[in-house]
Amino acid sequence: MRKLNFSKKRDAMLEVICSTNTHPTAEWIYNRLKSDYPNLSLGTVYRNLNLFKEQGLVVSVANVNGQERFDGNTSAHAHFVCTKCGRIIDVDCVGGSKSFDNRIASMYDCEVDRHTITFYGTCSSCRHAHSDSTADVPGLK
Amino acid sequence: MRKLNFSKKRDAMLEVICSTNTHPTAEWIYNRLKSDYPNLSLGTVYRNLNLFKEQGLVVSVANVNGQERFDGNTSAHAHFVCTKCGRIIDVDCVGGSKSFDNRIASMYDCEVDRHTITFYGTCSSCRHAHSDSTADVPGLK
DNA sequence: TTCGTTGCAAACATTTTGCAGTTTC
DNA sequence: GAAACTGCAAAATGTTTGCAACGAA
Repeated sequence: MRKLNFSKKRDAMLEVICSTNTHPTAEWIYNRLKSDYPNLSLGTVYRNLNLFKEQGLVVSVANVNGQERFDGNTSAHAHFVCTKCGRIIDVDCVGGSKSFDNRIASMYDCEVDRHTITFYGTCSSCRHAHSDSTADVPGLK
Repeated sequence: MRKLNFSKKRDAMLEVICSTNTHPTAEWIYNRLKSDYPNLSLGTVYRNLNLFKEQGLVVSVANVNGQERFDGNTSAHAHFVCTKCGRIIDVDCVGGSKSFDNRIASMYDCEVDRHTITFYGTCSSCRHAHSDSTADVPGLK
């Protein structure tokens, strides 16, 4: 793994990613930081996201409508993806057991680094149509 | 759901998708059919794939290296994704229980249509480096 | 004859990359 | 001062779409 310098913007990115549970897109992170770092560029966001993934600081949890969604919470947990509004919600009560991985590894003669459990459906807000508060959902226009 | 005519090419697409377990990309399907249907176009492949998804005949199982991967086997089963070569392997011994979905639905007041369980790691072939038979893996150059 | 389907090419959206200037150490 | 980091714009990639021609009912 290559040598890394400190970087203010990279630092801020990680801070933003880790302090939200919206499972943001690259663009959401970019917009979030634009006010503090007016000359930030999307390329930098993508480059640092790939670094975070390599380092295991951030994990890619889903691809919703063609956009990758990230999570700074790397502890094992499942997710629910609303196929209407694109919300991703943490599901803490299920999965994440490492013994799962080990079982698959020996059955298929492979190495298992991690697994994801993802539920798809319609979220509470979208079911009760009146609440249209998709303001904070990344990946929405 | 709108009315559908019969289409030779669409028919052939479904046949191809359902008779492989490689979890192909759109392009792989396209290349597979090009010899039989020389004037087939990628646009048609994408259009029909989206139709299949709407109808539930085909399911999207993962996004590997930016390419969507499809499965004609819609029975509930898990997958293993090799992060080295992109292979996707069926994992039949785990998950798929509908009671999982119901539990999440009531806990989060949402509707759950389906869930996916996906393991990530290094497959048997990639571990034993000598076997470089990635010929049939969709999504490889 | 009507309307669904397709080929083609252009359009789109997301992500990656090359390069020159800047920052970190 | 060397090497990492970034902005910018261009490029690459995967997918969608408009339109005119084609095929099915």
